[in-house]
Amino acid sequence: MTSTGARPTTPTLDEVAVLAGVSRATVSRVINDSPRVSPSARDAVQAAVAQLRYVPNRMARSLVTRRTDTIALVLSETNTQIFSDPFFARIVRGVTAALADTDLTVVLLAARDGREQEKAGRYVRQGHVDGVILMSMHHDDVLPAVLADASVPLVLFGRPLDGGTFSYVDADNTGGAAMAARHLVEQGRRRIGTVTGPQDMNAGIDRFAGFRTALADAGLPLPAERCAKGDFTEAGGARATARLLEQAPDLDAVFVASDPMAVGALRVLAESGRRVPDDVAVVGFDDAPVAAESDPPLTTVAQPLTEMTQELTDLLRRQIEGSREVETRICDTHLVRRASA
Amino acid sequence: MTSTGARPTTPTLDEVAVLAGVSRATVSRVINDSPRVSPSARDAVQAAVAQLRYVPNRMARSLVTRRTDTIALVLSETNTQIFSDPFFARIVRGVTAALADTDLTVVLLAARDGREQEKAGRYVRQGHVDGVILMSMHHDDVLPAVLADASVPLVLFGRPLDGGTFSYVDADNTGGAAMAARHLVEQGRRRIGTVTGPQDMNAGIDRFAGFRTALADAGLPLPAERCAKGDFTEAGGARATARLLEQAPDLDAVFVASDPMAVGALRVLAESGRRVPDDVAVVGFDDAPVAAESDPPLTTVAQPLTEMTQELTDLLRRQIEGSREVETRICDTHLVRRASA
DNA sequence: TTGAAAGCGCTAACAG
DNA sequence: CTGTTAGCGCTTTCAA
Repeated sequence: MTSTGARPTTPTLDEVAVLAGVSRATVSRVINDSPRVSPSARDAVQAAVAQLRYVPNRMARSLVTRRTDTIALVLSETNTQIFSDPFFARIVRGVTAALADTDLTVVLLAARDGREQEKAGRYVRQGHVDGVILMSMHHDDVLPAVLADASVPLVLFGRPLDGGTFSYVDADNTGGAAMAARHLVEQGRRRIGTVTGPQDMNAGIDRFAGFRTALADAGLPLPAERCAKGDFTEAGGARATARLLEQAPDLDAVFVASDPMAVGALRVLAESGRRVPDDVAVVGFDDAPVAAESDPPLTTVAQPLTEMTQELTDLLRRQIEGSREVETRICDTHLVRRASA
Repeated sequence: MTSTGARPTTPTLDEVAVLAGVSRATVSRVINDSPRVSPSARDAVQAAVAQLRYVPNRMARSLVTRRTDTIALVLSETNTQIFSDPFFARIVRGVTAALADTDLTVVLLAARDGREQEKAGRYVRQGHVDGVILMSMHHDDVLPAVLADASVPLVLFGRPLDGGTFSYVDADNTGGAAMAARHLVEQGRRRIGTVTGPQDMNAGIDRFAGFRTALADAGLPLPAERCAKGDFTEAGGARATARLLEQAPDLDAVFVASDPMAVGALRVLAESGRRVPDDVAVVGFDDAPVAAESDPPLTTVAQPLTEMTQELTDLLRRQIEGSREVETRICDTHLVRRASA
């Protein structure tokens, strides 16, 4: 029991090889599940691995394979609020789930200001990851260009404002919003208003555009007082909704451009002593229980989270495999009618 | 302009050396800011680096230095809700901020179920990071043991239930809660209730214990109907508060054991037609604007976020430097009285 | 101050 | 099926 403070040196491939009585190459083959290994050799190696509690050194492996089996999910968002947004949490969950039974690991990189973005960019360019999924809603983000320039496989979540040069996955925001508008019209609503998202993000722009166009197609007016600008946050949604009720008390339906905003909107509507809209439509992921029961009744333009994150990882993996093509995926949304209270 | 599709091979140290007319060793010295380099050599190297847009290969470097200059912040939490909790977002921000002007990069690892925890553990043990900060509120988490066993430098955020074996940083939950209770007593409150945190987490246990003890010391009773158990979430806080008002309508003050719960609690209190407590105290980080203005007035047991995350990273770095000691830090809290409406 | 040389631990031809 | 042989790109003595 000579317990010197000697740091237990990590076992290497060679030590395993010696213990198993084979060559390093054979050990390597076993580690990498090569079929070209005899059962006996495999057993011997596995026993040695277990006994030594051997763990391969990824740095050494990556140095030669040029792969890290890791991808980065970069959250490039200045607004701290948004970082704790359930929206981001869902993407993270979707992506990790999509990669659950692969040998790829996802690491999250928070890049909230210029310095952090630079750090993240450096991290990626130094070869720590095989590819990047970037969530950035702002057009002035330099990360896409930097990464593309370093020829790091890259896929964006959400169509960039200056689309065309990057691969991305997005939901059909325009179509979904139009669908919601048509739904409200079909319910007999005529004085429909909206809580929009920020108009400097595609998600906000497209949802407003689809909504507006559908109303116009239905021959319904959309005066300015029936529009209130939100910022995709719950608090912003609440504020915008309050403003909306103030400006246009006669609304008979409202389209809320995002899920977190809807939480705030529903609260304000519920609290409101004033006459409230009979119908509300919301954009959100299909797994988001925006409101299990709500009054007024709620309809969701459901974005397929699983499908989107699956496409995201598929695209990225294809880029990693060597594809140089810019690919884009617009995922369909569908309407979900929630139970009315 | 012979633009073959040939992948632009990343420049290596040698190429820089050749272009600069020096040896690889000299380039390495320049890269690593060694003082033992002549100005002329340094200039030549830097020029070559710039021209080639050379970026060191971290795998190669790590293979020899045994360091990655990366630490992992592991979010080991089963509950998805909690992942988008502002609480976690704050820690992430604090830790990245504490490391902002270091050359350490933080990667986040989401470990929400057994499989992901295993993946995270593997990632860490394979040598991708120099150390780990673990946020895990559950005692059945195996990650601490696994990582410690692999002798990976590790610091926990929050005292573990089975404390003693791991280094950790925590706020003075007991003292803070007692302080809050005394404050309420000093304000003349006599029928004080509480919305507690979960009683299977130290944060919940300690806050309740500190509160209860302080009331007892003041000779005030704490009947069961003045206690409602929350789960640290906003929704849970709202539910617990509603229950509390039901059970003990005569409360004249309430102690809410966490910041997110307080948001829900305040909402319920505001909406409540019933008589509501005159005074509310809450536990939260000192940067959290729980409620800028509120009625009833609000007092916060402020936990020093910056100090805590700084201690966290300091401790971890010391572990990385080779310290084998288990160190713990309990950070003091202070009362912040918010403006009353 | 600089360069030559020896690896870090692993994978990947290439023989056998 | 298995072993031998080269490196991957970088840091780091050790001499010069």
